[in-house]
Amino acid sequence: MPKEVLFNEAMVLQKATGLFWHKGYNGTSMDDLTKATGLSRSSLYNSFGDKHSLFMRCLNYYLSDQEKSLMQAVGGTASPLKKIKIAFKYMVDVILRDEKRDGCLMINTTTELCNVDEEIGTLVLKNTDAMEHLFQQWVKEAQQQGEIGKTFSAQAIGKHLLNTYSGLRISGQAKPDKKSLDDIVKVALSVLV
Amino acid sequence: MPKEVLFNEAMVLQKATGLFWHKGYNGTSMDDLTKATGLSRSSLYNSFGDKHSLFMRCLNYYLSDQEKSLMQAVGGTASPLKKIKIAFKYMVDVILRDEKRDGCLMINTTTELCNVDEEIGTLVLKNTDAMEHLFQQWVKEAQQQGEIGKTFSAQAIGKHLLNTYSGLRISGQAKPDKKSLDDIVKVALSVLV
DNA sequence: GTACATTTGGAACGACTATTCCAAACAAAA
DNA sequence: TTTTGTTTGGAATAGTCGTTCCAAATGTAC
Repeated sequence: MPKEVLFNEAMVLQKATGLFWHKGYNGTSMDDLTKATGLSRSSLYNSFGDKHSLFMRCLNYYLSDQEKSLMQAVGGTASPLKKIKIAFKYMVDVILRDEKRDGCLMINTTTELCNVDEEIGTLVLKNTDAMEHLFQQWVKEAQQQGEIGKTFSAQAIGKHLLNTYSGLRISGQAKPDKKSLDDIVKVALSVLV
Repeated sequence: MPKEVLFNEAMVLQKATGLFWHKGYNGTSMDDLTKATGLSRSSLYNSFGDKHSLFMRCLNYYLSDQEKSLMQAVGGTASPLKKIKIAFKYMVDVILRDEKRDGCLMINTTTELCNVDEEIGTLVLKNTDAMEHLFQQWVKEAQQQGEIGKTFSAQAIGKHLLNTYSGLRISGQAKPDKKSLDDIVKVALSVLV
């Protein structure tokens, strides 16, 4: 029987993700990754393939982690409108807690690699659609329950909400100021009437 | 007297900017830059300093160019509200014309370097403030002329508009779809009543 | 304890990185 | 035409890049 793997895979992914998040894909070297994870080159290659494969694993790790957190944040309420409001409050909180100003790994990856890496491009698209769908679902339910009007379609409002979220990550990275972000959310969500 | 410089500086900056724009700062090598500009290593270093200095020059070149284009787009009207609407129509056009999906160099730079490069960080902040101020000025004038209401402050609406623009660049990079972008603009600008 | 299958550390690889250096090319002034 | 000061191309530098390789270490089954 083979020797067992000594490291905790989730731990390694967490460390690697943190590094890619902070320095970007091109800004992170395999040497950085060995130092951060504590694994040797061979272990890293043996367990996760090359740099690109490891990065893909990290992206998926990040996404499932983010989704889990968001769902937990909005889990307390049944009202779809409240879910939306809580989600944005939560996002602003997350942004303001991001002291290193690393932003959102998904958005960072979009701007860095979307146009030069097809595999990344499709992952980005898939995630965008998923996020859009999530918002649209909430809006649809809120409209059905009469919490918000039907002046605009759930599709359009959902896209606007995702767009506002993406904007918040950029705005927060450029200038992490609570009042600014709160203002943005206040105005952007004022369409939900 | 010295030998004269043979190349056109603006042309070199344009080529270099295009490369940084497409591949990012860390993704672009000095070798790439010599090939794209046609200059030799020594000429590049002699005329623009090191890679970082050249990049800063490119960023400023890009910004002044973008500002010029935007101002030209909105130059046709005197109404501040129309200026805002035209600006967003123009932005959507620009995004849809961006076939390579390179996005906005300023936003790409924000996500790539803002958190690891102080000099970039201050430039990003400066530009953010300038853009914010531009939108706020238009909103303020529109409010004074009664084109839009005073439910929200010009500051808040201006921030929201800039945030929407940043979001559009991300949304457009992830999924460059005219209907989606139009929907976003329609909903986001519906707060201007 | 021995055989086996896998992981591990570390050396080694060639390619590429940003940058420097120098001699040759060159245009204008003397 | 000679001098002068700068630009130019290309070689050279030292370092880092992602990746591969191999011998040693190690845990399990017999």
